[in-house]
Amino acid sequence: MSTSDTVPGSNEVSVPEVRVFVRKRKVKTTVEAAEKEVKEEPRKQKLSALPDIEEFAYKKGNGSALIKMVLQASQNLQKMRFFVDSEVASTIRSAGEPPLNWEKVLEGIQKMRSSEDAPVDTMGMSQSACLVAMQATLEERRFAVLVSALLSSQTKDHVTHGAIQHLQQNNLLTADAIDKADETVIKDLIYPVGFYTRKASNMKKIAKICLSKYNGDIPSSLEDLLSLPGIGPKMAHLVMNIAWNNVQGICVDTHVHRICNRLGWVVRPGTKQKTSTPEETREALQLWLPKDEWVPINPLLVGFGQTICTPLRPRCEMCCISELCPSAFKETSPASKQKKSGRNKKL
DNA sequence: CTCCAGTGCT
DNA sequence: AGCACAGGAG
Repeated sequence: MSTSDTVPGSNEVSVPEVRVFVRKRKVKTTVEAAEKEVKEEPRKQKLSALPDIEEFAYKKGNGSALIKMVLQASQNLQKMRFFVDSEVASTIRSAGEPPLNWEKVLEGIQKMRSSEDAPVDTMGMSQSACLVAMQATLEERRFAVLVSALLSSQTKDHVTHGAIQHLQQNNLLTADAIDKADETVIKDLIYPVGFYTRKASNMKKIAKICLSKYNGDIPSSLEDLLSLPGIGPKMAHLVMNIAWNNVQGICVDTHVHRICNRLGWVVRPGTKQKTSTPEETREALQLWLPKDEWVPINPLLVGFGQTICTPLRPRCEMCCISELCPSAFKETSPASKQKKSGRNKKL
């Protein structure tokens, strides 16, 4: 099962190290308590053997929650660092308490993102979509931001940009104009953004709502934005951020969702399990992440998720925070999941 | 072929 | 929880 012969994080650490596993029952309620315990009996802990550790590491879910501690340090125990897998992380820290080393993790990702030329393909709305509408009134600009958000889901940035340009060239970037325009015309102008038919229809509905309820402007509250057709949590927070400069919450897309879970940064409330939806992730993340990071966390993790921490086969070997990541080297094997045996081909 | 990514509808 | 939407990428 554990296919690789790599112990997570081992190849990144150059100094001599000792890996230690402590059973759940021995772990105190806090990291500090566990740390103290290890300090008091360092010799005993050193007896653990590497193969056993790897065995344990891959055996989650059978009740033996483990805390994996790597004593990385040369002379004294002062430089001891902890590596906690996500299951245990939720056991030993209550919801809302910042995860261990999150600042180091963030710094590491920032470093990778600056050196790596990630084609920050934000799949969200980049500045380009906003710039088009820059020479308009504030209200028009806000409306353009809303439309950009609507169009940008499931769509590459340059495609969204093109669609916005087409709309602008036809003076179709105001609620009034869109309300009067033919839906088919809008559809053709925004093609080929993802789901263009549905989006054209939603644009018409949104324009009508903006006219009738908001005087042609866009809603200024999260709740009202969410009530618009085609605007879900992700885009609603994005629009609040950009159009109103009002940070009501973190804009969580699947990259943020996936990476936060891999890092053990979020857990389902009341459980020790991963969050299962972006909304759960947003709520869990907002419990502890300082508000200064609420906006930058999205582009940071999106770029990271596109280049290194990819959905399939994450590039843990080139990730400089793999030693801090409880999921490092655990999803590298593509042949680890076989579920499709029932149907081969239907004729 | 499978996987992907927000929203909405069952 | 699963699917539709409309395609792109591997």
